[in-house]
Amino acid sequence: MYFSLMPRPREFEPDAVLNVAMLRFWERGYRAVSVEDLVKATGVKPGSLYSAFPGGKRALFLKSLERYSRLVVPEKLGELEASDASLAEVRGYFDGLVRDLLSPEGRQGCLLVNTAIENAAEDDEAAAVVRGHLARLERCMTHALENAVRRGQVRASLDCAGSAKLLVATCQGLMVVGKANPDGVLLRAIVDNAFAALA
Amino acid sequence: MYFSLMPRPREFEPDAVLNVAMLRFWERGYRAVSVEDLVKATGVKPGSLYSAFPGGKRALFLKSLERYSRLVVPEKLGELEASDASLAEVRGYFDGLVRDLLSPEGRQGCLLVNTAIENAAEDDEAAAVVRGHLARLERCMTHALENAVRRGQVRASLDCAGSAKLLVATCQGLMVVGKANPDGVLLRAIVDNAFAALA
DNA sequence: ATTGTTTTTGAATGGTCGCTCATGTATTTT
DNA sequence: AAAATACATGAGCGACCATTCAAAAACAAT
Repeated sequence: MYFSLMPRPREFEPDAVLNVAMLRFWERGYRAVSVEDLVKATGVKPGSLYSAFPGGKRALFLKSLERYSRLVVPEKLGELEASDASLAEVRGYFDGLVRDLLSPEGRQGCLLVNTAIENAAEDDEAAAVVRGHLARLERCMTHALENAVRRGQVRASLDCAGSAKLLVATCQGLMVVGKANPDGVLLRAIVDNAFAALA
Repeated sequence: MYFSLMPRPREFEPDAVLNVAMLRFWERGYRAVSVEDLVKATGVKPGSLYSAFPGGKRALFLKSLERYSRLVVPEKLGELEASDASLAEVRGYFDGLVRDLLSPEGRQGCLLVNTAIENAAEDDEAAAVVRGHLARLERCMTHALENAVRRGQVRASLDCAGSAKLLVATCQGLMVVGKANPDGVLLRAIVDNAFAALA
């Protein structure tokens, strides 16, 4: 009996290519990034790209969204996803957001927010990833607020679930404002006022 | 002496063309709209389009932003820009926003929010229009909140300027959330919680 | 009717888009 | 060495992009 023969091995790392794609989509948006851009940025020729990522540009985009959710988002959330997170972690998340929006590298905002605006209306799969992200944010913020109530960090009468929904919307809004007007005084005022309502 | 001779008159209304362009950019975004789309939608041939709007597609886009600010925004703001506006008008604006996001025609969100995300980073002129819009929103919300304090509709200790900044961010966030997840229960919960903080 | 001026027309421009495919190459088995 | 397999290469596909332009047409004054 014959065993399958070993083919020529890949000369590039698909994950590295996907990472480049993610970064490009993140900073320029889906439509603004061409496959040729990716070919130039990775050195991987079109044929190899398409055989490594069946479905072409859009598949690469959807995989970029997933990669972003899996690698970038947890880093931004930090300890906010820990089961003992409370008010400090929520505040830390917002402060990190503001810091990012004011730094030269962070002005691209959030890939998932950008996707909500650019693609959600015309791409259900992309919209679903965004919805998943929003639900995840809401979930861990609700949990953190519940801990905060328990520890007396916020008023006991706080509607944790509702406040979490508002905080999620607030951080999306923060990113829209920050993208058009990266003004630290303004952004910090927004965050301060959002948290003043919780105490 | 000779007077200038009369040329052939225009057969289309530039404002009507601009209106079509605005609507397209609004619902699909700048990159997603091609000049050919506009030619088909208006019946105005490329040559005429380019001679009526020097600067081509981008000029048409910038003029669309201005038209949106001048015609659509005041309609959405309604009485919020009146000098005697107070809490009810702020609430009315948010309720209108939610109503729009839930209606089939309003799912496109706000052209200026979409522009903040899609174009602000790479187009300073577009970003400036967006910043102007945000400042306008903040100004009339601050004014309305001051009236609300005077009338005892909100607590006297309210930081009107700060709360207005937060409300502006909140309505941007509302549009991001609504675009990915047009869920009336969720959107209304966000608005309710935003206003609970003012009382 | 002729002339001067501006508009309309739509074919054509050169470029870029996402994507495919024939050909050559590297690797491991027989 | 030869065969089998998957990969790398990059020229090339048709479609579409924003934009231009030469020619024809419409108007008012002469």
